[in-house]
Amino acid sequence: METDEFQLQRFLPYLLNQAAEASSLEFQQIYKDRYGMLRTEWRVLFHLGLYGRLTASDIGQRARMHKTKISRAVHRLTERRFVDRTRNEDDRRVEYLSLTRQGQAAYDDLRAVARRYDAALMDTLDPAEAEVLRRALLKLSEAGPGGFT
Amino acid sequence: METDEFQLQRFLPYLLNQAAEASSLEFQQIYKDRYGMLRTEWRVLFHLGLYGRLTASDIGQRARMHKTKISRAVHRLTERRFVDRTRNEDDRRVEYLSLTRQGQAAYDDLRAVARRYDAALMDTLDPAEAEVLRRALLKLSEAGPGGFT
DNA sequence: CTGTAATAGTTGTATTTGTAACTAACAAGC
DNA sequence: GCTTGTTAGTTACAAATACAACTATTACAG
Repeated sequence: METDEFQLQRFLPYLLNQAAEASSLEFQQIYKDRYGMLRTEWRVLFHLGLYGRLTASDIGQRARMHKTKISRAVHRLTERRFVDRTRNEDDRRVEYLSLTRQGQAAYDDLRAVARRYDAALMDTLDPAEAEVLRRALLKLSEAGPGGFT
Repeated sequence: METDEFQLQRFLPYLLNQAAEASSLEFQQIYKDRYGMLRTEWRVLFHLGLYGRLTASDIGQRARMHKTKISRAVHRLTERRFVDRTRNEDDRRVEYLSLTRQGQAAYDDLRAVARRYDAALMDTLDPAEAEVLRRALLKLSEAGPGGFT
């Protein structure tokens, strides 16, 4: 009788992936249906909505997203007139990104949905549990396991 | 001064995705480097290792994975002689999957890594926090937000 | 039986993503 | 000035994924 048997449903990376997937599904459906956005695009939109004018690499750092993902997301968001790009004339390598009026409207709408969505998710947990959860997730996001490998 | 401002780093689906991604990265590297496996393949391997002989749709239900993902994962695992398929002669639609000796060895190895990896992750949290985290993640995995949309 | 529906699993095709290589602009040493 | 290196962002091509359509087999109604 092995007592310390491995359990998949206690393995944190697995659990996190399952929970992330399950809890993203319906929200994903909303930004996809309403604005034809992908996850990367939704993230870029939210970063611009929250922090205002940013460069692509600013977003990359904040969202821990690879620059090619951002490049493509920005490309599509620009095509659809959610985002404006303006080159910095002091350093012509960098481009400032910001929301157009339409992008701002989409952001406002989706932010409201996100608030309600988050509240609904939190309702499945009790409040103390929810706060602990958020703190733990923040810690885990910062880094992988300390000095593994 | 808006006090209930939306915060991305408090939005659960976002937090969960960030934490899941960060905490999967190093482990992913290991099964990829050692056995050339993808995430889907690792999952199938673990399900077979844990529960013994299963059909593809058993795995689909347990892991909440689409059948095409499983089909392809099984195909690759079979090619590389990690998994054996045997047709059920009573119902020739279904095929039983099980680990080969080699598959079992890989599973044993990776399970040991997973245990250590999980322990290292847990070390970044305090024990009470860790238990609450797991319970909360389990709840969130079961369903999305209650009756949203 | 026979036709219709259901189930297990596979394959085709269009999207999406990852990785590396690339262009363009600036910086710094000499 | 010129090389060499660095940074911002894009593009090309190979993998991986999603979704729908498919084959094969069983179930079941009449």
